[in-house]
Amino acid sequence: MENQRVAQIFQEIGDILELKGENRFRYLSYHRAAQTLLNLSKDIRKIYDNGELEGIPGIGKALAEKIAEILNTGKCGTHERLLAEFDKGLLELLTIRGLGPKKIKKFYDELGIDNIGKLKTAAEKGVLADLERMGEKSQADILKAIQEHEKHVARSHLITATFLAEFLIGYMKDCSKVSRAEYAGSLRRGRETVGDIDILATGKDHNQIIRHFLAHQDVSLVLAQGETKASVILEGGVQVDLRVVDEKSFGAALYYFTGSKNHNIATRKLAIKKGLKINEYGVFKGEKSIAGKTEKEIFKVLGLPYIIPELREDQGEVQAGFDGKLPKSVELADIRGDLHLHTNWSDGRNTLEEMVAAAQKLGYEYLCVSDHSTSARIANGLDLGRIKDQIKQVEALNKRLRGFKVFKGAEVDILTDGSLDFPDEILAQLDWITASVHSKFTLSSAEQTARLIKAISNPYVHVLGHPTGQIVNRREPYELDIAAVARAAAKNNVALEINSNMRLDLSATNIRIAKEHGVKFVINTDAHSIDQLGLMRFGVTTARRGWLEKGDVLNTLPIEALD
DNA sequence: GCCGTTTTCGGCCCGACTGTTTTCAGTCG
Repeated sequence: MENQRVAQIFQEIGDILELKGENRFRYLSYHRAAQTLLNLSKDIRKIYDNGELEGIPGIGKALAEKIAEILNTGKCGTHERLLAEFDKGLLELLTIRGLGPKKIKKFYDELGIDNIGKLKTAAEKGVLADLERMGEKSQADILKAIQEHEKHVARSHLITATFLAEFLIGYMKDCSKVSRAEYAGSLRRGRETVGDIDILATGKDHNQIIRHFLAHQDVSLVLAQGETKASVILEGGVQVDLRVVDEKSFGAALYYFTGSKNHNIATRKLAIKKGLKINEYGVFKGEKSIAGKTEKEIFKVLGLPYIIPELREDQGEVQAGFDGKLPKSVELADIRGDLHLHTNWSDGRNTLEEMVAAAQKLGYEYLCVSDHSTSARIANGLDLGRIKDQIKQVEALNKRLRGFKVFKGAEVDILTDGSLDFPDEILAQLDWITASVHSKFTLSSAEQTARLIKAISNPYVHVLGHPTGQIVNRREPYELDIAAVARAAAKNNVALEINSNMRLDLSATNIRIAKEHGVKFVINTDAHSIDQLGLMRFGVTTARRGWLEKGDVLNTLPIEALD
């Protein structure tokens, strides 16, 4: 997909226009278009080939022409001209916290500063403080922000950020003045990585609540503190923003700070049309607040059904709400079993019996034991003798279990040529086969796609495990044609996995692409211990972000339907 | 640069905090 490349060019054009001090709405339209392209679930080239570029919200005649130019020539004249005028180092300066276009332009015009290195030298020499509307404090802050930037704190993984946020919410509730606290932002929307954690609190004494927050032992730097908000950086580098509001505004603030920004803009525009105004304190008709205590109230006065946070990405959810076409999103409670997990037969930490007991505790009706096949030597993959032994153990166990079933399965490696790592004789004895790639990540897109399609067309395969190989924040997906893989999966009745573990693979975007091709899904944890069975919620969140309903997900079905 | 259930022109989401000022510009979310 070339969406990313076009998005990057638009982002840079917008950045430079902003530096040049161009009309705000002009550069915002480039930024907005870049964001839209990144979230788009369709290949931009296909949309172009169908002549439908201007059907994308935020893309008009001028941007459509530029997209066509980029797709045809690989370049964009406007972009090239702007880059000749403004060095790329200036764009890098925009990534420094506290620096925006105005200050960067000032430093450039008056001191010739066009990259981070020169800025650092200037700050150390003390020449920044002499500029108009600058001072010692501003200069010191810039130096601090550059040092932070040098440490380069990566975005946090959804799973680790969620656990941290839940810990912080617990801490906030320890304060007797706090009556309610929740996290908002991209974390609440379930994005696979988040840049910071937004926390919202309400209670009697706002000052006391903010003091309690700032007193947390992990706070390493206070970025801002005021009457209603505070921002800190924790040991480890994660930024946390707290906002304190009145009880009567809690829903409005939760809605506002959950975003996404573009979703909020969409509903605000809607409000204006209805003669209303939305801000973080409520929905207002003139001076009068007509909603704000809960999110549900806000949607109601806008004439919309409740839209879950996972869908608030300005991806057509507002229109779908109007048209009554929002998905009935799959929920954690719909999940009846986990079909991909490991035991100590291969690289899991717990015994099969312990995994079964833990699954029963979660209220599941079944699980599938899916240890690694022979080729996964590093993961202690089972050879033919051991898989036969395991099959016998599962059969014996099933005789003892009441109201619960263990499916005999395996996570079988897809070999380089697309064949499977177990012979048909073994595959025929198993109930449920997950086929996965664990090697040769660097094949060309054509080779990888052909490899996966060959595996999918094997009649014994039920699911393609973690289809793109991505591990969020650790490994990029391998090259492949996801649409072609999805078509093959739909044709062969093979489901695609949504892996709830650190991989989060498929991604929400790929889920939407695959669903359009008629694919079914399974949401699995790939658990290697009993604790990890609890990661299911993150796969469900990802599925919800991919607009999936219960009916799209096979492990919402009862045992009989899978048997 | 985009867009239209008041508009093909004239709007475009809204408020908090900081540092430098003495009323506000810049940045952030």
